[in-house]
Amino acid sequence: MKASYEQLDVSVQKWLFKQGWSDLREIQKLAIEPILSGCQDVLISASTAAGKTEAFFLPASSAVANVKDGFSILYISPLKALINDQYRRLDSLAEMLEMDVTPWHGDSSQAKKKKARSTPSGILLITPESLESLLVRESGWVNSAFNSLSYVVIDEFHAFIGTERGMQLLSLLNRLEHLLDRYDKPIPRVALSATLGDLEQVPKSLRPDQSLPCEIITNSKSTATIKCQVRGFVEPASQEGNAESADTLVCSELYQLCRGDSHLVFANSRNNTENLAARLVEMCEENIVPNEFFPHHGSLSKELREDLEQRLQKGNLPTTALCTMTLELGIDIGKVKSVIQVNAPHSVSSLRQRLGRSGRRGNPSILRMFITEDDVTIRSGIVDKLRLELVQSLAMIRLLLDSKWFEPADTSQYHFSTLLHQVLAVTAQWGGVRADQLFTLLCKKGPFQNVTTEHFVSLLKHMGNTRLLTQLGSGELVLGIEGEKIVNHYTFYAVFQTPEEYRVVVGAKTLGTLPVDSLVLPSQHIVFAGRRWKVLDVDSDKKVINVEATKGGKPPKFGGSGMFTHGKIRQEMYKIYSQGDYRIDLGSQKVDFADAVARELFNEGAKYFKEANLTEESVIQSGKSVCILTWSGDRVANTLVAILLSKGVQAGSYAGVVEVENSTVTNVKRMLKDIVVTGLPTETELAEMASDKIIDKFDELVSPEILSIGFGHRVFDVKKLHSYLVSMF
DNA sequence: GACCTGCTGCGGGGTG
Repeated sequence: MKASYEQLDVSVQKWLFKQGWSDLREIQKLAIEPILSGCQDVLISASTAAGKTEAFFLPASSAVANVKDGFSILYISPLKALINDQYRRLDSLAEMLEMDVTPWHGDSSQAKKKKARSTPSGILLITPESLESLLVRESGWVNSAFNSLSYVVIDEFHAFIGTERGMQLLSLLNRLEHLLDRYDKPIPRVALSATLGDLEQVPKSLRPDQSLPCEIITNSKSTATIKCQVRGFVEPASQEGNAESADTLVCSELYQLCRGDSHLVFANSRNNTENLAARLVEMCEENIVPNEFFPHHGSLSKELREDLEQRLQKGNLPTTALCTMTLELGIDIGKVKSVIQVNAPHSVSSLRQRLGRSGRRGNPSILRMFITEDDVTIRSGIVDKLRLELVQSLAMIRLLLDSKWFEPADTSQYHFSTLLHQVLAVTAQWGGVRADQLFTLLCKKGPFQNVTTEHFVSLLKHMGNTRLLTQLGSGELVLGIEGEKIVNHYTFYAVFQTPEEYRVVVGAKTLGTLPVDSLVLPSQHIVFAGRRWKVLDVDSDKKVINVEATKGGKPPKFGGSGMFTHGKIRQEMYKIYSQGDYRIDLGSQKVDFADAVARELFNEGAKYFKEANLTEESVIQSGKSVCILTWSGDRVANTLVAILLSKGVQAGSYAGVVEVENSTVTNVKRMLKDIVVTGLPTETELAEMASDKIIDKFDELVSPEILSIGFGHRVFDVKKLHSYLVSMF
């Protein structure tokens, strides 16, 4: 590590020596110069456990080693848990450099905050929400405490891109640069991230106005081998006979496959996760062996989650976690033997993250997918006959392994809800502000660059009418009565929406929280934390559900609204059907990654595709209904359904297939032609007809006009539908 | 037909 090593501060070199590191990793060497230069942004993109954090902190702490007054490095994390991790990890390096490190979030100690308030110095580790509260409430102090700020570093940057929280974060950073008067000498931003879909696009997401150049650093070698298999399961049409239900087969496979080593099983929903865990725990009990199966998801208490995380990280006991995306993120749990995905995943990018959790040193990453299809009967619809879930899974694996494609972040949205939040936050921070100043700060210089002056005027006027803002005689805007109420409540600082949650309690012990959007009644049975419980009573004032242990029971309904399947996946499915082959080309060979049942299921689906002539035809009769297969993303299907509904036609969509009830192919084709001839409505017009457009936290405060614009852009895609319809005729 | 994340200031009670 000659040359690069010597550019680091002597104390940092000492620290490296003390760690016994023989050499720096590739990305760590590559990051030294661009970070030391202090005049450019840097994107460090590498997989988990590749040493990204050190790649930033070694050169950055070198550069500020002699700065004592004020914070020099601002580290921003999406998770409190990650801040606590980093605080521990930075301990010895900071000690060597005699540098302060302050963890600052809702649960961190008041004493540490108090000390940092009086003598700000070194590294500040913070969440976007806590940074927001500092700007709104103590901007004067922020101005002096950050006066010598040299770096902003954002951990898990991929978790922010294209989200409400990401827009808030970018706005916060812009407001900070504005407050510190650093527009002509911007503070370098460093983003640490898992590998991202379209790296070239990321710098624009890191600094929308591109006032600093951005260097991209990735680890080039990815020689890890991957083993992958799709297993099919068939749910029998009737419970009679000897056929075992698919769930039973899935569970016994999991039991045999997982016992004795550590694995992660992703089952998409908390509900599924709980059900699988409950059955596997019971199987251990029946066989009188120690339990190795545990659930892990966001509704479980911190204690239960941490116990499991520690058990996985220690690695001395075989442990299988039945989990949701909580174990997809950066939490340090070490690598597992294999990853099993039960049912089709929701996106290729999350499949990729999950796969990255397996692959121990010197061993391949192993991914298995368990896909269940219903036995086809006379009553089966086209979705079953085509084996759509299985083929979607095959397509996703091909895209991931063969095309190396995964969904890019969507940066085209307006985010009006978060824009409204930022208008309130800036008004509170400044006390009074002119409309043109707000527009410049948030939209022209800030991250809301898709928003026009017309949108902004509509938003502000409505905020005035609803008393969120008040205009003074001077023209300045200040918070109105309603605005004060919102800003002064502690829930103001987060920009994302959360459902109401009940605590599930047994005796004196809290098992976790359950988001309640379906009724939970006394004596009802629920599955939670991998066990079955009977509800004793529900206290709606204290938001507590008291339960006792029991056998048997029906699972609770967990809430949530869906996301969209990308059009690229549907196109890959069409390709697979058309070719009648899903295998991956490897040189002159074709690699089959399906087991016998999955292969048989695929053949059934491909046969149906061929018989129905779906290569040529995309509108077909299915019983009394007509199905339209556009082989495009869910936005296109949504658009078509909305248009049909507006014409009084009964229509719906499932898995990208639009179904028109009680009709004929001739009829539907005539309707589709009519739609093209008379012209398609705009996305906004379609949105205006939708009854419920409230998705994000502050949507209900946004003016109806721009709410429709934002909703329409998010949910519909008229242009793609148009090109599909035109291609038909 | 899904998942995840975060926030204040203050008062009361317990512990060292």
